[in-house]
Amino acid sequence: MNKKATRRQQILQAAIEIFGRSNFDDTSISEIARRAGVAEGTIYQYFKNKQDLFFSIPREKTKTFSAQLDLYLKGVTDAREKIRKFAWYYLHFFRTNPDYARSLMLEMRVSKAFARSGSYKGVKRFMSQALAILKEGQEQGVIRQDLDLYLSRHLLLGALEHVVTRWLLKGEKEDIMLCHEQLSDLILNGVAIHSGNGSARTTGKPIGKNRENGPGRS
Amino acid sequence: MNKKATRRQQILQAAIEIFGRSNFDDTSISEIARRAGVAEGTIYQYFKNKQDLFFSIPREKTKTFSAQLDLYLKGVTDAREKIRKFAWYYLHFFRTNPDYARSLMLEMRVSKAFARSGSYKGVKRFMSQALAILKEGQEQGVIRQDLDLYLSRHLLLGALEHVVTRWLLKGEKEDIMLCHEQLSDLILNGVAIHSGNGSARTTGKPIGKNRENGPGRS
Amino acid sequence: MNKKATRRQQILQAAIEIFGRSNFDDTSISEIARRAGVAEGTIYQYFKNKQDLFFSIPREKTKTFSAQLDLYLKGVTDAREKIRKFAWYYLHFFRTNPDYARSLMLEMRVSKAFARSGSYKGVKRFMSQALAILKEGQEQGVIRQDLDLYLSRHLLLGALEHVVTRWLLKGEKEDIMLCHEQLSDLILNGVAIHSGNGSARTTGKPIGKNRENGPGRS
Amino acid sequence: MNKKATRRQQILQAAIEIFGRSNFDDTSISEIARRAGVAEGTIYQYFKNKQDLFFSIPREKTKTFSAQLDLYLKGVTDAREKIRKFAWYYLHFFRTNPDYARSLMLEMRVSKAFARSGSYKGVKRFMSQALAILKEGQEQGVIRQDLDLYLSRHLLLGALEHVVTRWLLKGEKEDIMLCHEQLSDLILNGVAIHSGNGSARTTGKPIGKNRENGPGRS
DNA sequence: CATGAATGAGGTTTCATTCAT
DNA sequence: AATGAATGAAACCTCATTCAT
Repeated sequence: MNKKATRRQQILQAAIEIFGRSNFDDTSISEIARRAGVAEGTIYQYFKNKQDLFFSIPREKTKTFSAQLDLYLKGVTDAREKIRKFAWYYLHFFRTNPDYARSLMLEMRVSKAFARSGSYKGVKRFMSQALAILKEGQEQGVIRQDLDLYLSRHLLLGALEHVVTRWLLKGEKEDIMLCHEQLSDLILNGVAIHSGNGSARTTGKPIGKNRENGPGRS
Repeated sequence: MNKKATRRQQILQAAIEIFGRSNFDDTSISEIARRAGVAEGTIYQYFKNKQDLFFSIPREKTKTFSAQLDLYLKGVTDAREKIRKFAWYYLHFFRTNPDYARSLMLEMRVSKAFARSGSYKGVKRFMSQALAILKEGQEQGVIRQDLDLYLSRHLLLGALEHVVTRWLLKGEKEDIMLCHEQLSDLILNGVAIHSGNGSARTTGKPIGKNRENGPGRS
Repeated sequence: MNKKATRRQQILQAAIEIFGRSNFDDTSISEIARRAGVAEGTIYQYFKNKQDLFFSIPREKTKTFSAQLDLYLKGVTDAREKIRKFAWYYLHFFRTNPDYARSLMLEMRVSKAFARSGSYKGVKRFMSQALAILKEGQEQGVIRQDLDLYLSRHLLLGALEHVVTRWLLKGEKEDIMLCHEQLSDLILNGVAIHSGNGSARTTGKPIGKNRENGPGRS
Repeated sequence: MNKKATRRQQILQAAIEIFGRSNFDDTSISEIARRAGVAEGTIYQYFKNKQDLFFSIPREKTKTFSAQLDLYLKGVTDAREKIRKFAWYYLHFFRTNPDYARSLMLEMRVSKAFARSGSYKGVKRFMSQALAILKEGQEQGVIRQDLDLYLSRHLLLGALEHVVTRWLLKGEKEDIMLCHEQLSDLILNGVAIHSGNGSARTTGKPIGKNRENGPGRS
């Protein structure tokens, strides 16, 4: 009944921690069982096999992620602001869940098996959310309409993934949140200088002399 | 002596192909030996162990990559053009080397062991090249100086990696080169609309009517 | 009380079906429990363990078999006719109980553990019946007295077992009853040609006259 | 080269002994390896898996069996004598190879998997030999022509298998060869008394005269 | 240099059985 | 009586690596 769900969570939590310490192949079921405080066999009453256990992690986590993301975006109207919030929450989430981050970013995200598995559904859900924001921005007229939405999403997610991935590979030493504003800025405005705009910045601080030229934006 | 180099290449080439078909753990030395037409033991006369063989792949490949990249950039002066060329060559290279691409993008790029290994040197070399271009752009005044160079590089490489990774995961069906121009454009100009700029586009075609409207768009 | 017997039968019936589908080791208690519509633990309230359950099958079945056999033999006087009836019923029984037949003929019959178990009692009972018929035949003077009774039984049972075993191994496709008359004939008269008898009987023609001809056998 | 064949035999011999002590499932590879004096992994260089090793046993043994059988039958002309020799050799062979006998008679002979495997070929070869003898007997006019050859073979093999099987199940205590003559006799002449023949031969007395007495049987 | 036979550690998974509810 | 969650032992098989030839 309720106990069963609890036991499942107990195993899943152990799996997140242990899988997060090394990779799928180097992680043993016995280690996870020990961590969860159950017998090895017990794991197989809740999960079909090792891979099922592994892929069950994002099944749970992406649900939480997407739900929280929706909450954070609620009330924000300007799509550019939504993108900033999106980026912020993305970084924040992985900083808060480093074990999960390692599994997701360094293994599942690049796994064909994962992409083909049912657990990928949650990731697709999240990717739709990203796309929706960009689309909304186009409708609002604040996001470029001359470019493919999917490509724009590549930029957004690619930049975020890259930042998180490098952070993980380097041992999670720095505070990844520090780059949040500049990164949002970059995504929104690109790397090149363009005359006369202040793009979608919201912090109010001048980005540079360029903006002084420009007319002032909302 | 020359024969030795040949034999080594023979094994390396087999390794690229076999490692490229599945991942490190699911690839066996015997398979590679069979492919290379040598005995298993022979591999251990040219490479310390399986991981050494695996990591030796980028050691060779990144050298070629960087050298070629230099050639392609030679003669181009505008840093924005260099970035376009960089993006073009990046996509072009991985399309031309799909076996290697799979190993590099889906495994090594996210491997701590690789990041700590000596073979990572080649990747660093390449990353310096990216940074150098951005720096040059700043000096030329065509790349934003208000933002961290490293962060800009995250944007550039993240977008490219993301595109290539998705392409690989989806089975390399589409022609990845098609997105080259729009992607460069996005990297240079971001996703948001900004008034009155001439950005870094070089194709001459208008990106969209938005720009024609001029400044006042909110 | 009556319910208890019912529940037991319910499990036993499930066991016959499931054990009959594959062998002892490849059959799981959970499968049987599922088939019987009870929990796994329930099985252990009616049977000591898996082997006890398995061996309980012949305990029930041989009882029925022997009782039915007695009925079929009742009224038949000529031992040779009894042997024919015996063969007929033997084949008939296994054709009617293929699940049980597979377990008994392909597993229990060749199992030392079964031979040592208490459940073997039923089989012995049946073997006595076979011996009794042969003995009766000797007393009647219709069965050879120069040969060991046990060896004669080997011939009788061996031929029958062999026919049934081959039939089971080949997927129970043919109608095993078709060979009944010829097989009885063979058992009674052997494979070699011998002068002046009516060995090749196939129907209800009297067999008695042969004996009248020549009692004098070595 | 030759060493490889030797090593294979070494493992096979150990397998015969260990498999012969208990059944397939209760026998472990490690036990066989220990007995053979090799590492567990070595076994898998010569045999695909446990079942392959198991089924390889009859692959070798049936070859020897059939070859030897041919030798023993050479020179014997009367088909009935051949049957006697067949029975004698059958019993002799299994008495000489009790370990193998246990595996073959108590496991493989009743295994569907074995019947479907390639190793069954040897058994079929042997069964053809039996059939050939019976056919030859029919052509000689010494074996009944009114009955199905295959059924006659059932009688022959069934009786022999049954004798051997019971002997194995009872611990191989008696001398199985003792029953050889009577058994052959039974197979040739059946259990029933028939007039005017000398069915119950037990020694070297000519069997030919019987036929003289009564020529044509149906 | 090349070979490939031999090694043996190590992990996933199954499943009969128990026992608290 | 009935349940079914929990157990944990046990074994097959793979494969990187070595080393004698």
